[in-house]
Amino acid sequence: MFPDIETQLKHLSRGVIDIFPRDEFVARLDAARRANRPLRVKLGIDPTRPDIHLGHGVPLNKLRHFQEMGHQAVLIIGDYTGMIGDPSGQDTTRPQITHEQVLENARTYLAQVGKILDLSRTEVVHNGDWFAKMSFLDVIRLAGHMTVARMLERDDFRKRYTENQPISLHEFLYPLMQGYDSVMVRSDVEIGGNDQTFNLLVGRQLQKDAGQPPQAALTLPLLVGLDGALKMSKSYGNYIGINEDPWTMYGKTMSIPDALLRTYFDLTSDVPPEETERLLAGSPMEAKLALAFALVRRYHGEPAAREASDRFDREVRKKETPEAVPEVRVPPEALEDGRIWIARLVVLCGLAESTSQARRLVTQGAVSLDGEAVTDANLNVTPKAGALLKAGKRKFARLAL
RNA sequence: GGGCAGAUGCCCGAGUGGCCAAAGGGAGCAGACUGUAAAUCUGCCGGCACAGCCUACGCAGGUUCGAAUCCUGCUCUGCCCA
Repeated sequence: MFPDIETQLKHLSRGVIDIFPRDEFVARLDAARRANRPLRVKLGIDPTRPDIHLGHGVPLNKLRHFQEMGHQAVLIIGDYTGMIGDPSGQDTTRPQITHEQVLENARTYLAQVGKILDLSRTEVVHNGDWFAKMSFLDVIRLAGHMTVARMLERDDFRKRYTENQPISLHEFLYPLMQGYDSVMVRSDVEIGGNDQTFNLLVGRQLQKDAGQPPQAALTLPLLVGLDGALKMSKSYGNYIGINEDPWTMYGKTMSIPDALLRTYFDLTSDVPPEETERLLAGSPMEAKLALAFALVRRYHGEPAAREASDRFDREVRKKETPEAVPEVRVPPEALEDGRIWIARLVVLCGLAESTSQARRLVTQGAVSLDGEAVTDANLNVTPKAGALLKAGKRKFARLAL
């Protein structure tokens, strides 16, 4: 039923930073295969935001790998943990959000998650199912499994502590909650980002304390965003959203730095390892095109991917004018003697936000009207119906009267 | 409750009476080049029919010929003491 251990290991450790402890993990795989009993592989997600991006998709992708190897995926919706906010890697306390918000986000999450995981074979549970039932005494007992000194060993907490940044007491509870989840679902393996290592190890301890065999912990790198430097995050604006339209997704993928190609193939795509190696050995551009195609195919389907790819070929590589140029009507009252100031026209067509900005575009040689470059920022032009206004390489408008 | 520190443009961050639409970095935009919307280089990067004017340095006043810079009050944030 299960592939041999070699095959499993190769597949499951792709892109992985660390496995704690590796030999236990291998032993688990082996035991599972012998007993013909799938491993329970846990991944917790906190729906603190309505949308997920490729970075969130990294552990989901890994969970998918486990599914492909025949194991049982256990997805924990952190409706309780989400209210605290994981302090991992944070330098400030996160704002707490309401339970309703979390549940609402969770709905949209699942729809997106379904594009990566096979939800029909995934066990989905909410950790509120057990946390909501705990009494204060239960909480105190849980807290008794951890010492302050151990908490402060963590880099993020220690840093905040020594720098006199506040640490709320409830933040200390987070790792315990995540660990307790492992006990409740009797997890064999937990997947998490590199920044979650501490939390994953707490899970091992709590399981031992509860008399369960401790889970193996598998950590993945944080996905670097489009800028090639910071981790992918909505607040840095360097993300590729799973819900984004095919064209945007394709374009954003084409704008990742070459150096990130391997990482993206390994962590975000469903391109098999052999194919990845073949692509990476060739031209970076071809590889990137293949990556963009694979990502759009996964989230929007093959036809959408083909369409985006064709369009990219025409509009970006061959610099052809897109066929779907928005048409903008120039109202008569905007005209004076049939003419209009070029900067005003550019703004009117939505190609710039202010006349100052439009003026800059003109001086920088970015604007052309019907193929003719406009470089005089004070010029008044006579708009003709059907004329093509262009500002930069990617902004077009077709005039109408 | 008391004391101290801080609040600057999209973000980070310099600036302590005129030379400040405000250094530097990041993001963004444009141009060149190219193998792509990669990398690199260069320029731009508050608004306005723009060699000028207007608005802006937490908020409200004040001092001054002149304030991001000085004074007063307020708001918010952090730290320390209680």
